[in-house]
Amino acid sequence: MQTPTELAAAYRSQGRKLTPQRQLLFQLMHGNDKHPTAEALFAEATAQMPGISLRTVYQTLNELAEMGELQFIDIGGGATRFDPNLDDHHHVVCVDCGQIRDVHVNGTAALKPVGIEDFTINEVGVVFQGVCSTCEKSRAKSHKTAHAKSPAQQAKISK
Amino acid sequence: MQTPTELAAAYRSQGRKLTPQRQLLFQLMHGNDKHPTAEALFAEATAQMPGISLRTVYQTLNELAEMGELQFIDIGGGATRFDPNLDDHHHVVCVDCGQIRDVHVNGTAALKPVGIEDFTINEVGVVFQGVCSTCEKSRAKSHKTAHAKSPAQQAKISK
DNA sequence: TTTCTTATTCGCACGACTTGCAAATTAGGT
DNA sequence: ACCTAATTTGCAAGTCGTGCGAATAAGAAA
Repeated sequence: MQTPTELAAAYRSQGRKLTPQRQLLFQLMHGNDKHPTAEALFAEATAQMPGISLRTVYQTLNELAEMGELQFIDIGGGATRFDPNLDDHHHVVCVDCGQIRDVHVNGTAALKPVGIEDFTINEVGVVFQGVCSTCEKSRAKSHKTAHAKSPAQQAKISK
Repeated sequence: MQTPTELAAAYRSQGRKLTPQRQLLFQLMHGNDKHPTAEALFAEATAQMPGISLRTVYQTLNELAEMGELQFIDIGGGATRFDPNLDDHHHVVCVDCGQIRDVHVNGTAALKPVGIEDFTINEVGVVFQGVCSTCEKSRAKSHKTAHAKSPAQQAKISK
């Protein structure tokens, strides 16, 4: 995703208006590598701009996606997450706490799908599932005690 | 996923009961490579067993997933899809009609994520996005006319 | 076969997430 | 300062999936 300033220019050049709500969201998303859900972003936005609507957050996120400024990530489990990172990258998911990490992957060019000559492939996405070190430790300490997880980050993979 | 007969045995050995609803769903899912949604499966089931509940379909699908007999596929865009194929495989999605095809991929072992030493990776999933030959043709004929798409198969990727 | 216990089914209400809509508001050009 | 189209909002509504309780049926036991 471009910088808030660049986006401002892009918006105007497309006849879109530059509202304070949009500017705030540009700031919150720029360089954000947390892969937030719309609700999470709404919470952050509300802290700085009480009264902003969740509807507006969804709308702006959709606009940015249409403009190719960010991607939607759906790894199954509730809400869609948003990723402003436009570099060639993939994702690693902790099946325990649900966190998603951006990761560069070597070897993707060598992937060879077999038997789909009738498809014109445009993109390839790779998702690694595993357990992060923090959750690994929690597991070691107690195999029975549920460790704290924020609802928003709760893993819902393979329910 | 195992055969309906094998599943029957597995169910009994686990103290689960073998109901006609479950048996029907075993049949409908066995060898099914359509990656149906729960609703789609419910429709098929209803044709052969009027009165079967959507709730039961969801429940049975969840059971089978818990037993490791099938996987959930979430490629973003509405409903979760179910995959009884337990072989090592990945998926190809037509961004136009939404169909999902199973595909074997060579080279996955050589994938090297960089910078996630703090993760213990357990699984890798690869998703190719492209356009199938059928949709490619539709596009060639008319760039403006929307071609027919069943709601259930409608692509909802990157809304 | 009849009985009994417990798993299942079913339907409805509810929860999470997202979008449609219409009225009120505002950005940005004239 | 004015105008007009774009935006923001709040609420209703839609989709997908689950919790719950009552009614039902599977499978073991007698």
